[in-house]
Amino acid sequence: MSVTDADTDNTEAAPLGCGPVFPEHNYQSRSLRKQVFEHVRAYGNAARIDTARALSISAGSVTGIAAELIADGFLREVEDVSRREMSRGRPPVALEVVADSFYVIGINLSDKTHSAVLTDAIGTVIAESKCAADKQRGSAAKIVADVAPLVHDLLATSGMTKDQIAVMGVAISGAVDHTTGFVSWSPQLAEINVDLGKAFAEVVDCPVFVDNDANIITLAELWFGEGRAKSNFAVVTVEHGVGMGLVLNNRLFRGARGMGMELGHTKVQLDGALCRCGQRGCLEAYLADYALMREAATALGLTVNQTSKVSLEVLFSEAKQGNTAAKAIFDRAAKYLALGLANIVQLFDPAVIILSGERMRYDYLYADDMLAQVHRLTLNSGSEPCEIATHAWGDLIWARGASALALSAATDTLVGSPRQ
Amino acid sequence: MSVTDADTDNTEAAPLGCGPVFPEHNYQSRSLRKQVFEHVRAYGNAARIDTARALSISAGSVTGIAAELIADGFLREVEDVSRREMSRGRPPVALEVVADSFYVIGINLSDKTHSAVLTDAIGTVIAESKCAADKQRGSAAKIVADVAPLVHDLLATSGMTKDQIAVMGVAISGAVDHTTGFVSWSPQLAEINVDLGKAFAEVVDCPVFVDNDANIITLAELWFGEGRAKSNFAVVTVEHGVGMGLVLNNRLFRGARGMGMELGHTKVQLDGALCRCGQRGCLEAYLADYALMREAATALGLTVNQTSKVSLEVLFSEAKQGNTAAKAIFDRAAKYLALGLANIVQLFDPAVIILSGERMRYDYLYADDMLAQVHRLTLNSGSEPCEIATHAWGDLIWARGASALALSAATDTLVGSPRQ
DNA sequence: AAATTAAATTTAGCGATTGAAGTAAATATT
DNA sequence: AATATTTACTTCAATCGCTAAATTTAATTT
Repeated sequence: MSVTDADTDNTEAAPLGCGPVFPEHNYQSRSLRKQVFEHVRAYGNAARIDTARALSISAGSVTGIAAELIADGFLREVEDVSRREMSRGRPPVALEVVADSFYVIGINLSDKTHSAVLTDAIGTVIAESKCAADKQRGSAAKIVADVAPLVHDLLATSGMTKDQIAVMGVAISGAVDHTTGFVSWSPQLAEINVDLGKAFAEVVDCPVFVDNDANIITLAELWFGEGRAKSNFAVVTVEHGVGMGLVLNNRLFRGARGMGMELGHTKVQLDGALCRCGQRGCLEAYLADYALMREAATALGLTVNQTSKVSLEVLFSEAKQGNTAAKAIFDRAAKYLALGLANIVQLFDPAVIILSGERMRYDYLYADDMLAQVHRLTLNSGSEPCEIATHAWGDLIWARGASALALSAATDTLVGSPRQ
Repeated sequence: MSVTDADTDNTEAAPLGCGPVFPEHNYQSRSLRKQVFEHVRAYGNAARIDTARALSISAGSVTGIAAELIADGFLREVEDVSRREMSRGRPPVALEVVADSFYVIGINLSDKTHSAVLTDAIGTVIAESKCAADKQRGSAAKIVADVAPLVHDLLATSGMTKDQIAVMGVAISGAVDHTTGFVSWSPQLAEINVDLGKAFAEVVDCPVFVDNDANIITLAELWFGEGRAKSNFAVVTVEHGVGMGLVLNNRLFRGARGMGMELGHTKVQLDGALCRCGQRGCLEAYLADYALMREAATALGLTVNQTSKVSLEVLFSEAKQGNTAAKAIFDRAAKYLALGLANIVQLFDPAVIILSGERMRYDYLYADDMLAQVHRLTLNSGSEPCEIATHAWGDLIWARGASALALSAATDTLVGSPRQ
């Protein structure tokens, strides 16, 4: 359940810093400038010579690029780096990212709470802010109006001005075209085909990027979490629905045609349980809140009118206290979750599947028994079995993921090319 | 069921020529030399200026690179190209790949027939040869000895010598490490952990590349088939097992850790039908030959001793003639195939799923009804539904796929760097 | 203090590519 | 028929990104 370092992926544990850790040879043609910056950021700090070796480029290149990045204010030399081991020769001088070289804002829109964070260039949260969200679908304009105070709050708390924000990232569930910021459909939005990026761009004076919640939480794992040192992994979230994100070759894979990764609507049973989507046998129909709730109502005589959260808590504690019916609900859910995870392993063979999100505390779903089921349902193809990790983040995880989206965009534009 | 041109992929129909068609901007850092060569190959022929525009490089670069490639004998100018439309100005001079600039051999190993093809640099089959295979698992040495005559046959028929063969590709089912040619396990091999590439390298005097059958048939579609003009697609084969190959961004995706893509052992039913792998509920256990056969034996009173092929034919014709029990077998198989395909759509959202292989003629499995089921089981997320194409190749498809593997390797080594 | 070691910097040069100017080969206009 | 126009191809100087090797700097060891 913890990170073992034995996979064919990057074998080392995640280094300090944040952002994806690339293996030495990355055939992507990121400019060296960006590669150097990202290497230093990923490792927290790194000497020029180490950077050169890691990226297989000449020391001279690193000197030049580092000088540029220092001149531009993105990197600086670290004074008191604890030397690896006192050896002879000129000691290496470590470089680090200048945390306040730029800032970004990450925003999460949900049906309960909108949250926002302001982070610096190395992903440290400087300020956070939340507000209650409308239960019903609202117009994009309404949501933007609701969220605007959060942004001002962030700026006020951190003592910053709009123009110090380089990029803003927004997370929303539904069908989002991350390249354009267009939301063709979302459970939060009353309209369809909304240019949400544009709508938010009027709150701040910077580029806005939008992506859906599954991708965002995967970015969060890639930038700040378990997945940082892995080249290939999957992230599965069980909340209102069942979401999945995939990282292939250190990059978020967004599906062949933008949509995709709809693990929740993967069929696990012919003519199975009825799903919100109107079909039968979706994984979601056995796992999601509403799936547990509708059985809870039957089993425990609760009304479905109580809010989802309260009832689920009741159901969970009942199960914990030995209520057979309640436990049976979680047991079946766990069985199908195991099946779904086994299918992911079978198809992608990721180094690790991360069960992430807020709701990782219903431990019946994530117990050792469930993990054992996954491995039982998986072909052991020689190599080590896929690791499964659970990650119970706080509710700020989505906003932080949105900030990661913003950080990578900011890195591209600001650091990507010299002299901006 | 046919190729519609309306997807977010490359919108044009597949151009002449062979090999993957890259969209204009391919951020991969293939050398320009290789890009130019591959563009000309993909389009059958292309003028310098068109190549320059397609690859977003300067005309001067193309002139220089083309001159090099012509000098090295890989390209030549085409005399009588039918001009697009008589316009003013100097007419473009098209380039084409010199078909006989190099040759490759592709070999398929199966449990019934080993087959081999010799193709030229543009994938045209020059010679083919087959032989019966051992029914039982044999040693690698035995298989190599069985196949060696095929190679000599190819050379004899085409009037060629060993040293004209640039690369050889080999397809075998099982767990193959395509980077090393190591087969850790295969249903055809008595041994485990065989260096099959090395074993075959002694038959020919050239590099040998090995990959598993699912990847090979996907390469065949990418190089010669339906998939050429698509950036993202999946290939599903139903034979002894259920295989899947995936092309993402014009490249074969081989799974995160080498293995993966095991669609056949994806679970479609908790505690379902027993699979060869010892588990229950695998897709394969409802679809593969043996799954149909074991029910056929029950339903039609046949013995399982008859060869798989004969019995399946019988079962199929019985179903065609209205035998309810026989039809029920195909119907259930089709239902689960639809479920499996719907899950692929849900996870990857490819532009097209190609049902490929030899056995695409059991049309109960691939009838419109099955396709309709796939779409019923899929969330219609705004965009056009995923197209599903069936492709009934001859039995040479695997060998041709192996030749595609060889062709891409040959392109890398021969064309990739100037002056070999 | 001298020798040794290792990191960082400087610099000459290479290779790939571009942009602009020039050449070639066709059609259109007079 | 001569000239203009258009388009494709070629040439070439300039440039950019990077490397390899020499040099400088800063530490430890003897």
